[in-house]
Amino acid sequence: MAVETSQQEKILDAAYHCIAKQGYAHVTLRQIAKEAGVAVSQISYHYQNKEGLLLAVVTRAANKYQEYLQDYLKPDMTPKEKGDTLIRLYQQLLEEDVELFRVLYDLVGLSLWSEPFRLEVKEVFEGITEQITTEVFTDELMGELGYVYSSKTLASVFFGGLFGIAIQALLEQENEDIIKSLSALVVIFNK
Amino acid sequence: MAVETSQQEKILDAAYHCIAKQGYAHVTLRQIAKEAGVAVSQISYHYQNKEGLLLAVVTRAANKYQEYLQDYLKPDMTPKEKGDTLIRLYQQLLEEDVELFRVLYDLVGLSLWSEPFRLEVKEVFEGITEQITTEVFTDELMGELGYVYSSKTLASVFFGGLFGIAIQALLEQENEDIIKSLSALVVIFNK
DNA sequence: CTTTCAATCGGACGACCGTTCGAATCTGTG
DNA sequence: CACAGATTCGAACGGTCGTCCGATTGAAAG
Repeated sequence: MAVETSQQEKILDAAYHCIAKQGYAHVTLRQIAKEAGVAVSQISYHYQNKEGLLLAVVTRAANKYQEYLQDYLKPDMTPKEKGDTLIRLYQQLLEEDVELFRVLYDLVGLSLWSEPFRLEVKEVFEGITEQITTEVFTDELMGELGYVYSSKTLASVFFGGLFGIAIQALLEQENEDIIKSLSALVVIFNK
Repeated sequence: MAVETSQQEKILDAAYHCIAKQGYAHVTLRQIAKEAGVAVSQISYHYQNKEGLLLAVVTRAANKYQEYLQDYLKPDMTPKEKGDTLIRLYQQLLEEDVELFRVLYDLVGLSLWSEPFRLEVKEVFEGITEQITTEVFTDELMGELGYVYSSKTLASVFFGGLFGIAIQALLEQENEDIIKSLSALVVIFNK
């Protein structure tokens, strides 16, 4: 009982997985079309051109990230619990869905050289830090910790730590130690 | 009084700057050759092929990074001073030599898809965290802080924070706030 | 001066890229 | 059924890529 999936969706799926396998730089439209089981010209038809398709992949990756967040972060959690949960989410993703990280890193890299992508990715990142700012580093927690830094600053540091450590994990074959070291990020809200 | 520069060196310089401008994915050997003022075939002659040239660029970027470290980190500094200095170094690089960051990020991205590059970049990263481990999170400082985490773990977190925040700064046009937020990383060794 | 070998060059080759286009097919409406 | 518009396809196009090769130059050794 195959779910009816539009050809447009199949192409997007295929593009996502091809990028996860080879990176945007080495992916060709022919590979994507082959993986999706459609003609190459269908990509142009549905997404204008290669850039249009890749931009759609950015949105898809961002959505997937958001879905994970909604699954993990529950409204009734305390700020510290949310911080802990974010750390655990990254640890789990690094073990079970490393594809997502590779795609994210790759698309951030693409955004360094292409303005349309930069704007899109920048917005995604700002959304993430915004969420961390308001949900983790709340006024209440900030008062408790007594930092001289703003909640926005701490959110950037926290997210930067998550991302930076994740990159180190991506580079290692045996990355269990590095994945565990993500836990040490709690030092930020356990002053 | 032009310094005598070998053609091999000129090619490497050109490759570095071309990557800083466009990323490895969009750089062609013809552009590099033109920028270096040599024939395209010279690249194959001196570096076998494109991969060989890019691997040499990795080494070059790593060396440049090491030079910065040697300029900034003095042996008579205390561990905390070295940590502070690292933060200041990153802040200064983000303002004055953003090229280096772009090249580093790009080559790390390349290493996600190519095993030879992964091994090379992995070694560079391990060297960095190793240095932070032994020079910043010394036994003395670790005793003073009383963390439950190992010095290696804290070094990974610290470096991850530096790198992750730097990436956020790369994505922003107006990145002064994010560059400043690097300073907040001192919370790790100001328990 | 001749020989030798490394360095350098320009051109050419085959492969592959993203895109385009006309024809064929499907789908739903009158 | 007939027709129109949206989909889908395969083939082809122009362009660019990395690589390779023969010829030329330069410098050092005999």
